[in-house]
Formats: sequence, structure tokens, C-alpha cells
Amino acid sequence: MTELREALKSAVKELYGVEVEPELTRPEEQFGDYSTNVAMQLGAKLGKPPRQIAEALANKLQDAEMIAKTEVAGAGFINFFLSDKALLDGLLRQPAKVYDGQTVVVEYSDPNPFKVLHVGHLYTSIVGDAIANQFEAAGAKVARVNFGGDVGLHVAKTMWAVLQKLGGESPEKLQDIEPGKHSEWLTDCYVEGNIAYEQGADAKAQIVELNKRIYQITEQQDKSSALAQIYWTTRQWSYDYFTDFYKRIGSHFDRFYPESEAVEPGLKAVRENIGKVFEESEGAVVFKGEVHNMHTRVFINSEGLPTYETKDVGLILKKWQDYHFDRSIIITGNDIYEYMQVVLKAIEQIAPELAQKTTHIIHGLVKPTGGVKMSSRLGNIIRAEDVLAAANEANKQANSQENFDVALGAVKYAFLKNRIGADFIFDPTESVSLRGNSGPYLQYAYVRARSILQKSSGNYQLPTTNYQLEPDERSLARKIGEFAEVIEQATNDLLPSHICTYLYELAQNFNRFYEKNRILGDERETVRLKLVEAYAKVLKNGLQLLNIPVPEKM
RNA sequence: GCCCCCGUAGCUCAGCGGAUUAGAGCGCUUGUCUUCGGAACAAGAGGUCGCAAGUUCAAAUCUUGCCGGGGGUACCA
Repeated sequence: MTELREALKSAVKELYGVEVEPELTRPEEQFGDYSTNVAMQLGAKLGKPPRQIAEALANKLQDAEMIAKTEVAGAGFINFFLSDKALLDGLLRQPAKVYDGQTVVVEYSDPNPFKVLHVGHLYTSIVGDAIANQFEAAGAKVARVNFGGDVGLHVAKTMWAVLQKLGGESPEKLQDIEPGKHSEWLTDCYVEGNIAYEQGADAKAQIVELNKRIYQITEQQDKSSALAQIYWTTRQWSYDYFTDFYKRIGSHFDRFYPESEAVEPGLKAVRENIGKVFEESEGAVVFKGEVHNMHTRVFINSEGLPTYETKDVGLILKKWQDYHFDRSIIITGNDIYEYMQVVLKAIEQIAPELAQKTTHIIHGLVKPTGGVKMSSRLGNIIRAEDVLAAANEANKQANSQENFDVALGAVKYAFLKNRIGADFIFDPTESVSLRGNSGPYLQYAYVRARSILQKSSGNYQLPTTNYQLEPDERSLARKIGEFAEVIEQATNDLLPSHICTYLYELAQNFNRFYEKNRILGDERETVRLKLVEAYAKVLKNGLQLLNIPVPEKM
């Protein structure tokens, strides 16, 4: 509520000659629509009793057009009750475009080619989509990017098993693999290769050797040798599998950065800074973290190959080159927190402004319960698709309907409603319930609101003068009007969960209204329809920001 | 050992410096309505906000220590 904030600022200036940036919060409904604690802050500064200051300010603002009344409470809070007109005017306010004209790069999901997508990837994808959408709503030009290891030990492991299965470097034999089974086949190869690496000394040596050869293939852009043909073909299979999956969950990326592309810029930056930022130790190039109270990490290993650290350095430089971002967000699991701290510290010494513009968001673990299968064959991993399948199945059971939009909405909402950072438990049955705090509940809420509007005459214009809201209408209008602030807060805190909490509270508020008040056919139909319309719009808007499907019918 | 994250009702989680009574969902108890597609609604039981100090006019929220759980700690990512 910028007008109120401005009015408050100038009142403080006029009365006390001080500049303040007053804090406005949403108190409990009984205490008003907005509340401020400026009087307490000023009290300390001016050496006057806070309540006295509060009284003076409240008095001064009493007559503003948007204010119905003011109250002073407690130690010196000022509570503002908005006029009905101000409330209705604010109904469809949109979040402020604080990122207007800025470019924000959001990196998330980051699956490795040649491996399966697991729950963790699903989680970052969902969180990343929501955060990217929020920046867009705040006016930013957003680039959604995805980083993945198309080179490295896991690739060599997979490739080793691929060669075993093909009986040598025979690319033509890849045609025998059924197209629908490509990703599954590769996943099996990875598992086999991994076992071989850990168990057999010969295999291990071969895999290490293969690793170097694959680096060379990407470095020299070799597309013709037999191994290169196998590599590029299977790599493409993997990317196809990702693309299909993202399409299914409604994610899209502007750019995939394969690790192989980050190698060169990364190596260059690290090598140029040996002696300055990095140092040689035991045949490797390392970053000494101890001085910064961090871990020491290897950037170039004793084989002369870049580790993930160097590729991450290269990636940040590449992102900068491609986008000249004002802000860069990286979303990963929290197991990588300290690792990323080291990378960012190293970047800070190479290109300080890039580190300063970068924010690393970490999330916890998803722990699925009841009905989500774990693949023991793949090493007790929970695949992303297994989570979706479980939700779909739960939806069939509970709501006797098959609707992937509902299952997907259920999973997304269940993941997003938790504050990012801590681990949480995912229960498919609960996620899909039409009662309680769930995605389908909100989807259904929207469908029913639309249904009311469709049955109506379509006339929901407000009278232009002398309208007054009844208490229940007022309460609903107040809640609807919070939307923009909630979005702003969520973007500021990088917490989509705020949006979930709000949407659910909004739907509950509507329920209470709907239970007691007739809409269609009532003498107050037009005003009420106006509220329903705004409510439906806000629900849709909010769900879309979360990248949750918004069905018109269920 | 050192470092990071987490610890709020029986369960799953919000709240992350402000309001007499710390919230929601599920589960439990009682009541209401022949429902604009119950997405029900109303009332109730249930909490030493892990423990202990400190900072503050004000602490679940900030600081420190401890306890419990998870993660990281040189050539994996």
C-alpha cells in the first residue's frame, strides 16, 4: 500500500521533521487492515512516549480519503482501517515491477545426462519454475537455465557399460535398442558401470581412461570416431528424455548448458589465477578454503582434468557472457551448500561483481511415504516419474478420476507449500485430497468460482457511488487485496511458500463467505459477483505463478 | 574434531522481531444446513515453540552454549 506509506512518511516529516521508511504490516483482521510500529521506533529516537507519537500521527491521518478510521493500540501501534472504496479499488492490484528492465538468470533442475531424473530434480524444477515466474511477474527478463554433466566420471561409467553391451565400439548396434527404452537402457548402463567401477580394478582403470577420451571428444568436437558416435547419440537420447519429462511437468528452459561447454572457460580462468587465487598441491590445483573458514577443494585434478568446481566457475562466466545478468539465482540441494560457498568464494576473487550478484538457494530432501515406489534396481532411488505416478494413482483412488493436471497440481503444491530449506515428507494421498490444504483443493475452488460466474448474468459492475460493504464482503475483499503484497514478499524472500499459504487462506475466507451469503439472485448480487470474479482471478493468477495447472473444469 | 542445515499440537507443516488467547490441515469430540457442483460451516479438546542463558520497550522469531536429527569435510557431484 504505497499511498498509505507515503502519507505516513509525510506526516512524520511534517510533525517531527524526520525521514523514516515506515514498516506496514497486515495485522489480524480485528485490529485493522494495516498496522505500523513507527511510533515505537520514533519514540526511542525522539525521546518521547510512543503512544503520544502514535496518537498524533493517527490523528493526522484520520482524514485521508482511503482511511475509514485509525486506532492506537498496545505500546504504540497505529492501526488503519481502510475505507470500503479503497478496499475495492485495491482488489486487483498487481505486484510492483521492482525488477523492471533487469535480467535475472535462474538455474535449476540440473540433471546429469546419462542418469535418471529423481525426486530431487523434480523438486528443484518445481521450485525453480515458481521462483522464475515470480521474477517475471516483478518485471524481470528471466532466463531459465539448466546445467548438466555431459562429461565426467558418471558418463565414463555409463559409456563403459554401453561398450560392454554393444560388444565394442560399434555405433551401428545402437539401432537395436528400442526407441521407447533409450533412457531406461542408459540408466541400466550407468548402474552397471558404477558397480564395475567400485568392484573391478580393471574396469576402474578402463573407466578412468574412457573419461579422458570423452573429454577429448567434446573438446575437439569429434563427431566421427566410433566412440564419438556412440557418445553423441546416447547423449542426445538423454536430452530427449529430459525434454519429454519437462514438457510433461510444464517446465521449459531457455538454455541447457552442458558441462562440456563450461570446461574451457573454467579451465582458462583457473589456470590464469594459479598463484593468485588457486595453488598447486599434490599434483592438483586447489583453492585453499581454510583462510575463509571453508573447505579446501580441488579444481583441477592430478589427471589434469577439471572437477565440477572448475566447470561451475566456467558456467558462471558463461552465464555472464550470455546474459549480463543483474541477478543470478542458483537452486540446488543443501548437500552442496559448502561446496558452492567455495566456488562462490573463488569467483569472488576472480570477478567480484559476479559473486555479488549471485544467490545460492538450497533446498532440503523430499521424503516420500505411502505408495511411492523406490527403485532398488537403481540403488534405492526414487525416480521423479514414480512420484508423479503415485500422485496420479492416489487421485484415481480418492477422487475416482484420472486427471494428470490434478495429480501434477497436487505434487507441485505439496512441494511448494513448505518453506525451502528443510526436509519434508510427501504423502501422495494427502497431496491429492480435495479437503484440506492441497493443490486440488485450490484447483477445485477455482472451478467452482468460475461455475458461479458462468451461471450469472455476467453483470458484475460496481455502482460508482455510495456503496458500502457488509462485514463478510469486507473481509473477503480485504483478503483478495493482499495478493500483490504477498507476491512482492514472496519474491523478496525467494519463498514461493508464502503464495501457497495465502491462496489457501483466501479460499478458506471465501468458503466462510459462501456458506453464509447467497450470491446469485441476492439483492447484492452485483457487488458479490464482483468479489467472486476478483477472487477467481487472484486464484488463477496465484496458481499460474506457482506453475500449477488451472483447469476450467474438473 | 571442525563447518552448515533442521528441531513449533498425536501426525504433516505455516509463522522467522511485534499485539489480550502461538496458527492451519489431517486425526479426535459436539452441533448446523433438503448444498449457487460441500471447496462445507460453527464450537471444542490438544502446545514447557528441543533445553538454558543473553540482547530488546517487545523473542517461536536475534546472539551464545548445550542436547537430538541430517549433511559436508582434496582429486564424486
